[in-house]
Amino acid sequence: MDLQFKVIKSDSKTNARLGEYKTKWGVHKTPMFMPVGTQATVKTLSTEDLKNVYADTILSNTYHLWLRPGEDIVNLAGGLHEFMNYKNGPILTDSGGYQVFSLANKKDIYENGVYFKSHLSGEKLFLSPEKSIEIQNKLGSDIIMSFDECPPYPCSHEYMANSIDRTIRWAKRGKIAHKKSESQALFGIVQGGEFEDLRKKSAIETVKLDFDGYSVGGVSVGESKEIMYKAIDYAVPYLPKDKIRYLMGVGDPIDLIEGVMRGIDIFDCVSPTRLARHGNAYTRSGKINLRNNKYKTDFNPIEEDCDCYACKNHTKAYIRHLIVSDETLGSRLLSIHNIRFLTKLIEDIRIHIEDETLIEFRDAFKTKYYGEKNE
RNA sequence: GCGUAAUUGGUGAAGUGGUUAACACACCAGUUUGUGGCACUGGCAUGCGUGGGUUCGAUUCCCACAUUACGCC
Repeated sequence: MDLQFKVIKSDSKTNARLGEYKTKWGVHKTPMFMPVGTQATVKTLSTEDLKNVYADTILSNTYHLWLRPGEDIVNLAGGLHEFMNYKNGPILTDSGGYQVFSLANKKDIYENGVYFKSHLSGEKLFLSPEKSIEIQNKLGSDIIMSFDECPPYPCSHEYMANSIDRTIRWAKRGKIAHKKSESQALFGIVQGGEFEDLRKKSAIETVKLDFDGYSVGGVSVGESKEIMYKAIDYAVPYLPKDKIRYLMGVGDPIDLIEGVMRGIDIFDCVSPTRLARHGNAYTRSGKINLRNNKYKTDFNPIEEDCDCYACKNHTKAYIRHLIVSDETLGSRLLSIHNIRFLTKLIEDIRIHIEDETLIEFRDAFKTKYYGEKNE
C-alpha cells in the first residue's frame, strides 16, 4: 500500500518539514511523536486517555504480541485496532528485529533468520523476514516494519558492514513476502551505526527497494547524542523527500527538536511512559523526579500552564505520594503528563517550522531545559 | 522485692577481643531512548542502653545502674 504522505512546507533554514499522511483513520500531521504500546496497550493508559493527550499513531510490538496472546488471537478479534479498541489513529508495529538486540545474550543470527529464546517460557523461537511480515499482517497494523538487525553500540566497522548487507537482503525478502498485503504500508530500515559510508550504503540500497517510508534505526542504543545526530545526517540525504522518515526509539525532548531539524518526520519512544513509572516528569525546566523529598509539600501542579489531566487536577505532592506508595494512578497521571508534554512539544515545533524560527526555539528550549538545572 | 533473659541505625535484625558493624526494609539521590512494565546503581550506625573496670585494644569479657519481657512472692 502506498502511504499517502506529502510535505506541506519545508523550512528554509534547516531540514525540517511539515507534512501529513492519510490513512483510513484520517489525516495525520507530521512531525509526530508516537507513544509506545508494546503489549497492545500504552502502559496504564486507556484509549480515552490517549485521545486526551493527543496521541495519534501509536506503536505496538510484534514480538510481544506474537508470544502473547499470539497473532492468531489478535486476528480473530479483528486485528489490533478492534482488539484494543484503538480508533484514534493508525498503529505501527515493530518488526521484532529490535528484540534481537535487546535479547542479545541469547541470540543466534543466521542468514535465514534469528533464533532466540522466549523471555516468557524459555522456548526457542525463530524469527525471519517472512515470519515477521506474516505476523504483522495478522496483527493488522497500518504501518509495518521490515525485519532488521539492530547491532549494539559500539560495533566494529567490519561487523556492521556485514550486518547492513544482511539487513538489506532481509529487507528484499520482506518486500517480496509483503506483496500480498494491500492494506499495510511497509517501511524499510536504514542501519549502519556511526559509520558514514555504511549509513550511506544502507540508505541507498534500502531506497532502491522502494518502501512506503524509511526509518533510521540502530540509534539510541547507548551512543552519544552527537553520534546519533551524525547518524541521522549521514542517512537523510539519501532518503526520498516525498516519503516519510521515522527515527526509531527516539527520544528525549531535545532529540525530537534536533531530529526534526535534520529531516525526521515521526518518532517513537518508551521514555515518557517508562519515566512515568519511575516517578519522573518532563518539564520545560528539565526532567524532575517526583520521588524527591522536596515535592512532599509541593501543592502545585507539575506545570502550571500544562493542559493535561494530571496538571489540571492534581498536585506534585499528591502524585509523589502515589508514586512512593506504588499506586498505579501515579504512573498513569505521569504517563498522561509526559506524553502530553511531547505531543505539545511537537505542536510547538510545527509552529516554529511554519514561522521558520526553529533554531531560535531549539536554543531557547535547550537553555531552559538544561540551564536552570545546572545552577 | 527476688530470679531469668534481653538491650546493635528509622524498622527487623546478623555479628566478632583487633583494618571500612552483614543483610533486608524504609529513607535519600541518581539512571532509564524501535519497553524482558512495577527495574537498576549508589548513599545511609565515627557507633552496638548508661557509667565504670579488665586489656596493647571491647560492641564483643567483668561490675553497677537503667529499661523491657517473662516467671515467682
